[in-house]
Amino acid sequence: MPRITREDKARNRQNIVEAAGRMFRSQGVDAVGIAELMKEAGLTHGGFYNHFASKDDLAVEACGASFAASLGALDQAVAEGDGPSGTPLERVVADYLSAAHRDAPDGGCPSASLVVDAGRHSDTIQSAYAVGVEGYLTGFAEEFAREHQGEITSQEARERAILLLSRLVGAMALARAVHHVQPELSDEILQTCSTHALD
Amino acid sequence: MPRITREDKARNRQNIVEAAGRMFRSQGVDAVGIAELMKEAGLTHGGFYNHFASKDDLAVEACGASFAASLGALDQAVAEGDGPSGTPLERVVADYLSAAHRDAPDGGCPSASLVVDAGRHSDTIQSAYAVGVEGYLTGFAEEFAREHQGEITSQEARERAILLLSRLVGAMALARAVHHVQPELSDEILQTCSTHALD
DNA sequence: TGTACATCAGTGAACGCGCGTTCACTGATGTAC
DNA sequence: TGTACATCAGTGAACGCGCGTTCACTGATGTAC
Repeated sequence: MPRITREDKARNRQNIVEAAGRMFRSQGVDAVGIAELMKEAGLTHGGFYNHFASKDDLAVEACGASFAASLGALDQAVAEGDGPSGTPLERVVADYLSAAHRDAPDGGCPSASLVVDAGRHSDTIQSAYAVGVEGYLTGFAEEFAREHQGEITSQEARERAILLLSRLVGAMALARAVHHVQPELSDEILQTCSTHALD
Repeated sequence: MPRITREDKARNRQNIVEAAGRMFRSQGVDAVGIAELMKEAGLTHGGFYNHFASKDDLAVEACGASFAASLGALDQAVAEGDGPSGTPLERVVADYLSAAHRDAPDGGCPSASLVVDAGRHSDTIQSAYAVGVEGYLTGFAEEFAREHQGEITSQEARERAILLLSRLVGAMALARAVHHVQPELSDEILQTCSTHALD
């Protein structure tokens, strides 16, 4: 079967990164093996090192790609501006603290799903995570500044961004942690925090 | 050397649970091996199954013990009442979102350090975690009710408890996740959230 | 209280297993002419 | 454009390693008399 065209190789690499992005977010970096991951990408495990120097290397790239996709969704919400379902930040909060987001971590915000993996792995992974978090904070702060133009300083906008991200991440992490054994508590956390996240 | 007195056996068991409580909180359940854990408790790995049916079994007990110790500290803060450094909840927030707590997860709040482990392990572990979280929520809600007696309903007190715990857990998890590569950002998160956690 | 013996906590080697990583091999692609 | 050959992505077996768990063994404790 091999050798493959350059386009196929690039597509395979992208498939690996995307599979890793999904699996790392839903199961954690350590819980996903190379073989399992390559199978998900439609390949066999041996070829992994034709694309990446190590699993750690892939985790850095997958973390970056997950944040890029997630930040893209934030930018889109901001670009759509105010609408019948509220301001961009109101819509972001509602989506973030939804049962759908809780139940599908593989496509969701890496700030929440990778928050512990970041602290427990290499500095390179932690750096990729920190860059993503900073991206979220910047995006939130810009939107706070826009929504309260003239009313708040850029410093206040950043503080609100930090408060908002902390609240979203904490509520989602807790909601996921208890969901399987206490679904009502999980829902209660999401609903309560959704109502007051922008206070 | 063996066999040992009943008191010694009980002491050994307690040492294992305490070592596990510390190590699981600082490194995660999966990252700590039985051998490493038993060594920390002053024993060799083979004897582990004289005390526990499985690693999972120990994790459940260690989770419960960690929450018990942590909730005891909360009860103590409440019992001390208002003081020069503020109300019990103000003191709890200041301690929770301190650099000292961030840098010593092994003795800190399991709500934050085990939040992802709970969602990724067995239902028995998740149940122990959920019970601990409910303990925090109850403790917070009771204190909110006391501090605002007559001003808020018990439902409002519970909502505030949920908001507070989510904020504490989210801020601490984020602060730990970026601490090693972005210490200033980590400090910024703690300070900002500490100031506004009770808003 | 003293003696004989069964119990069982601790030890450390060993088990099977899955992990990340390496390697020899294959054969279609990409390239030099 | 056609031919000859080097390249290298993919394959799957194999590597060493550490994991959770099991086991035969030891010998002081706990107990029956």
